[in-house]
Amino acid sequence: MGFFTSNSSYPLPGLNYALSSQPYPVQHMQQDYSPRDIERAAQDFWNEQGSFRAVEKEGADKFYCLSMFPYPSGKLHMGHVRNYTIGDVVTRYQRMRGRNVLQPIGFDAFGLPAENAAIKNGVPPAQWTYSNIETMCAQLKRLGFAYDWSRKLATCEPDYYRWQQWFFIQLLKKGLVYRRNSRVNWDPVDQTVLANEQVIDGRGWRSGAIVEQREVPQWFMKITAYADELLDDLSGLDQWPDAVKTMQANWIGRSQGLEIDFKLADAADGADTLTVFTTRPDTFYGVTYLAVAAQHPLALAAAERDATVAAFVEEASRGDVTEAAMETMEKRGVPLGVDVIHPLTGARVPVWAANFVLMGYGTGAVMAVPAHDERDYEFASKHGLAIRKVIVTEQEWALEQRAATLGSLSDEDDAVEHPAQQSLIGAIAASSADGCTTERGVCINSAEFDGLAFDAAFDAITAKLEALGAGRRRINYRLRDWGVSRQRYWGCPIPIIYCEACDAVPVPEDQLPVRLPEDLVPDGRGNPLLRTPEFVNCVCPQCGKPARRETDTFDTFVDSSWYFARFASFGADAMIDARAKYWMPVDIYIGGIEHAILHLLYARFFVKLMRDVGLSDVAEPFKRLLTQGMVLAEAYYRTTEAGGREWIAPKDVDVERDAKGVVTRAVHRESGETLTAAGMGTMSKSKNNGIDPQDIIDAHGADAVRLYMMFTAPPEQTLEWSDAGIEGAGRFLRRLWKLVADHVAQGEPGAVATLEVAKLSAAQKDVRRKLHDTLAKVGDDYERRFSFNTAIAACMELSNLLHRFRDGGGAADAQGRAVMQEALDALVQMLAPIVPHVAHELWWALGHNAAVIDAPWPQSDAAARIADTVALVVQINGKLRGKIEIAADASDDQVIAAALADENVQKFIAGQTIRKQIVVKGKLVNFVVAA
RNA sequence: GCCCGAAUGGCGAAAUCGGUAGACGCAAGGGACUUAAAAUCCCUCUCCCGCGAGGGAAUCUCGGUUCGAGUCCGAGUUCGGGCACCA
Repeated sequence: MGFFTSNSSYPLPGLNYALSSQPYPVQHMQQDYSPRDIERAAQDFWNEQGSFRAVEKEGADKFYCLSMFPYPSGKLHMGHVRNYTIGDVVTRYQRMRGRNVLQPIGFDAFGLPAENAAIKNGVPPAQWTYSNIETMCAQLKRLGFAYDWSRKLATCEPDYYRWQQWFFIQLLKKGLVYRRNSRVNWDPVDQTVLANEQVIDGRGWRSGAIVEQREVPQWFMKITAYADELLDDLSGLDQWPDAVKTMQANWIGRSQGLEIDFKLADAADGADTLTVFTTRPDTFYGVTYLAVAAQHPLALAAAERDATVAAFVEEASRGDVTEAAMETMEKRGVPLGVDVIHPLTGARVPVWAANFVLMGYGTGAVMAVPAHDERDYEFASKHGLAIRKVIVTEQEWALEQRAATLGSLSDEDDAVEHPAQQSLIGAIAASSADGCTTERGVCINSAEFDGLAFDAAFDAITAKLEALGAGRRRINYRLRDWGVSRQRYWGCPIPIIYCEACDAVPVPEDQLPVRLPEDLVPDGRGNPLLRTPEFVNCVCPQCGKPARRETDTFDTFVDSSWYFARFASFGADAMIDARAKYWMPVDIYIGGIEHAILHLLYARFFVKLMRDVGLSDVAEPFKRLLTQGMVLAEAYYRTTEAGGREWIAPKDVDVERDAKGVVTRAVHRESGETLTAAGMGTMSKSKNNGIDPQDIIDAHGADAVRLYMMFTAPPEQTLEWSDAGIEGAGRFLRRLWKLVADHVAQGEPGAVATLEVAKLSAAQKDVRRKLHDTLAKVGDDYERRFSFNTAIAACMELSNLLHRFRDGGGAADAQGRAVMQEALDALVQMLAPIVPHVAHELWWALGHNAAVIDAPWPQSDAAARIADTVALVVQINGKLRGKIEIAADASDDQVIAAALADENVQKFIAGQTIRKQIVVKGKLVNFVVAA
């Protein structure tokens, strides 16, 4: 089995090795493809050679390829396999192109699932996590990924998180972190803080109790101080998908607006003004009420004396806190019994508390203009509040002006209505019927501002309010500061000590890391650190008196915001060292689109913080971003007698088809029962439709899995798992193996005649043209397009051609054999990044004496690609009517003449006049004809 | 609700800058080989009309721009991702 080799560093178990002076000579090529043996052998080879150990080499063209590191949830899932295969293909391609590559791997090891597992099984999160990491590493190795394993890290290791603690203290010193109260989901039964994910329909996931909101002191990072830079620098990320940049820009949500002070009509409750933020000062005369968040001080004050308000505030403190829940919730509110004075009209305007106003955005208060805001309109209609129209379209304005003029003219003129005018009247009627228009337009009913368009009205009204001291321009962001405190055990301890005398004191740097005890077992009732006096009790570093240690830990997004820099400086006795300067920024970062906003924004923020703390001069972490799609699988269920659904794993389901191949029935293999197909969905426990990568690797080999993953869909799209598809991948690899084996069997591998282009037959030239076309295409697909599925398809086309070439006898003579050798060499190299094990083995078989990963990437030969003739399409009025074959260097006139000579073309031109002829070089000719 | 995507044969997809729609693969049907099966190899394979040559229709829906639209523009439908404590 496999190849007999002389080198003891390349052992195959249970074999006798033939001795030879060649490093890895091929004595004999196995006729059949046997993935298990060759994959193991190739992996051993890379290991022994240290092929993927990254070493900083000044002057070398570096390439840092990174996939988002996994959460160690237990075993690898298909999403991981896909993500890491993409990264590995890019890495291996770049390595073959001669770049000095770094591809590290690690684990995002802190987080909630470890605590959930602990609650369920009573195992400490640390033990569970480390054991999962071990399992997953073995699986990653089995897939043959070209990682520098010497840089493996896990964020739960003190050597990692101590620098995170150190960094937090630097930020504290620079005033970039602060502490304030903020709301959390509180489960009153379990006496614990819940993650949003653990709140289901407003109730705790385990207790079922209605969730309350509590204010607790938490640490925040001032990401808003970097809002402008985070927004502006997006434009420099020219190798990021536009969708991600747009999402981040919208998330930051920079808006120019006006802060306006409304004086309370009856100064009470201490405060005498209410400040709102608006981006639409042009609608200022349309304000008919003000709305504040339920937690706004004015609402809380009103609640003191008004039971209805108190009930509303109380009710708003229950249930979900997510923005999605707030926005979809029924719009409700209560009047506060407080009026304010409109600064320009002097009118009294009522103030309401409303559940759709967010305390965290702007000032927690808004001016409502129901005629020009959907939400305000809905709320006003429901509560009988006034609606005042102050904006019209430019056409409406023009028409009203005209009507005003017409009023002074004679009746005769009035009667002659222009059709365009009538349509405008119709448009006005339509827009008035709506009752709410949010588009910008021209002011009406706005005193001296009537007739001003948006920009002019914005400036004029702003100027007037500024002059009155009742308003000021302000830039507002949707982005909020980043709350990093989590009331959880399994995370990086926040390095703070609370002292009664000195308040919050950072842990001195020489006492870092603050180690997290690894033997605690959470039980779902709060953070076990709170019940661990050895952890909590300490002395104040400032005054030496007894003090309490912070028991909150960091949001795990903090852990993942700088790991890429640590990989580059692995083991440094500092957060990062000079090696980070060599490797950073990451040249390509690959991961799920679900991280488009949060993780990627936080990582960008952290890199800017690290720069400003003086650690580096890199401003952006990821030069290029590839967002991969998810892996889906069909889910099947049977309906139980009780009417519930029992989900059946896809591997236990047989599919029946009709003569056309259309699926007619899904059958449970065990019981023969007909199942319901629930369609494609993400692989999940609840639908029992997960496919275990391990089973597939065991059955088909790592190369087949890798090939299938890369071939089935382009990286950004979702990938639908198919058992038949993986078999097709295996089939291609066996065909490829056989093609090389047949060639090798024809004679001494590698010993072929020198190619003499002038002596080649037409068929041999065709093979070379196809080969060099393929090389050009595949190179572009790997390098620029990341279009691996089409690169593979091109390799398959070439392989199919080589089969026909062989079967047609084209490879029989000495030159044919040389052409075949050239083509097979290149084909194996082109496929090597995707199916590295089989390529490794075939490369030796083809007679080479260095590993394929160390061979220079094959270049496309432009001369071989030149064709004598080209096929053109002839269209008449854009419809395909004929095809012609013509000399590649034919002139436009010659092309037209040849096209007109076509019989079918003649038929369609007969009796018509040619109005226009369009010739597209190398593509088509189009005649525009008419009778 | 808001923000961002996606939609092409029975299925996964391709068409890279507006120029032959369906490359490549899967499934299916027919055939070869075989005692048989598996494996392998060959042929067919968007739909409709036609013996054929060929013609018509077709890229989620409706409309527009263009000699020419899967690709650009407008309106809509459905599905997916995110919405700040899942990672």
